[in-house]
Amino acid sequence: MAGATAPLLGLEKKSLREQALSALRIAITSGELEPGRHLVETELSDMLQISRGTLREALRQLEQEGLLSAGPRGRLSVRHLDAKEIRDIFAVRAALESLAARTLCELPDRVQVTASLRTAIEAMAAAAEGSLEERIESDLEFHRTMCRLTGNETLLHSWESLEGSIRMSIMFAGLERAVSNMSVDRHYDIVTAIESGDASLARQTILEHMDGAAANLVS
Amino acid sequence: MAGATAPLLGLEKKSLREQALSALRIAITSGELEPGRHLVETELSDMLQISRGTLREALRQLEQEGLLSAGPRGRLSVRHLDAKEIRDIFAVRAALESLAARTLCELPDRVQVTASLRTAIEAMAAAAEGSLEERIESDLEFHRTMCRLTGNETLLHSWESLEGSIRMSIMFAGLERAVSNMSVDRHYDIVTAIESGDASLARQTILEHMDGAAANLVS
DNA sequence: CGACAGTAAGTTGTCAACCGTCGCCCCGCA
DNA sequence: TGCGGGGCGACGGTTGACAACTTACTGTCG
Repeated sequence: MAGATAPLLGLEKKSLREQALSALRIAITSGELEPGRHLVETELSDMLQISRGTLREALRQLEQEGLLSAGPRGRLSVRHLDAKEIRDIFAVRAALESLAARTLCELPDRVQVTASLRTAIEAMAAAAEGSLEERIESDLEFHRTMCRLTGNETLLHSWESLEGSIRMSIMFAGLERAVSNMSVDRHYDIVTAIESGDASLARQTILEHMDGAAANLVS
Repeated sequence: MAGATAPLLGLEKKSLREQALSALRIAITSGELEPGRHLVETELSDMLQISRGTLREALRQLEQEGLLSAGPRGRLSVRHLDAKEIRDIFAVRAALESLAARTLCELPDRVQVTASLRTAIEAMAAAAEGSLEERIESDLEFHRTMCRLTGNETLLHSWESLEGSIRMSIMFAGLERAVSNMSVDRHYDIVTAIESGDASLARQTILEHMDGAAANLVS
């Protein structure tokens, strides 16, 4: 009893709810749980070896993140995205990230900021030879970092709420198509724009980046 | 609140969890639960007459909406906003709503859209003589409608996730200060900008509106 | 008188079992 | 063929319990 019960998925640090959250997020954004699939609470709680109550808390959160959609009578299923929704998600993402870029432009210590961002890009470059998953991961990390560096917690939080949907978009479109959005050069453009301190240039760069990305995914 | 058994004609549409959610949202944004106040699960579940499990689901959601902040070991308390956070919230809000305005500008059937918005403004004008709460309500309804009319569900959802924080900002700053942001004229400006179809004008109008609003709240 | 160990109370995380209800499917009966 | 039930799956919600951990209190001893 005191010893660990059956090995969950190798996660052993946070609350069970958060572990379940991660596990489900991964299962969904990796396609292990196909879009449209109906989720049965007892089935999942059994699978994850957690109680229904704990699971339900996690499910509620996933629902709010937009990974799950609620049908009649509370039946949850994995959300299915169509092309329009992907464009919509990327439009919101663009709005958030352009705010991030503009904010960073106005920061007094832009030097440190751009340094951090360059580090993130280097991580992307390093991952360029790695698996598709790694490339996607490092790309998202760059954009998340951009939001984090603004120091605007609300912005970061909003972006993270969208992250699940972004990942679903990527999965929906297919990983191959997604990686074509991860040119190192185009990300350097963003950083140089921020470095220049020209807010409207930075904004424009992001908008184009996202526009291209969305178009690429739903082409 | 005492939703005891009133089966006949029962239009009890929402689940207990959602009812609790509303009740708590109201309690917080009305100041009944002061910022910083530590919430005890058993106390609340007792107060709301729901079980701890159901309550916890609601709390998780409020936490994600930014109304509650988690302390060490999961202890929740009512979030406390400072001036910077309010500015940050309004910066994100501005980004979202300026996307909404730009989107509406590009819609083919702008006429219907602006008609709906004018109706919303009229509701504000009608509420101008009413209580402070009514004025705030109708103001938020206008902005929410703007997001809804874009047809971008993700945008609407992101805005609604922010709504709680917006309400807390208003409460924090004091209702009197908040109502000064609700000039009917300034809202007409937004609609006319959208009507003109000039996306960058619409964007600019929103940004100024929000900038002024935030400045007003934290002056 | 003050420090310290030990205990008691408070709170969250998690679980298991249970009930009532709703909707769906299938089956039997007319 | 069609309709009424019965059964079953699944969800919303509840109860009661227990472990782990904090915090506060208290009594004892130096």
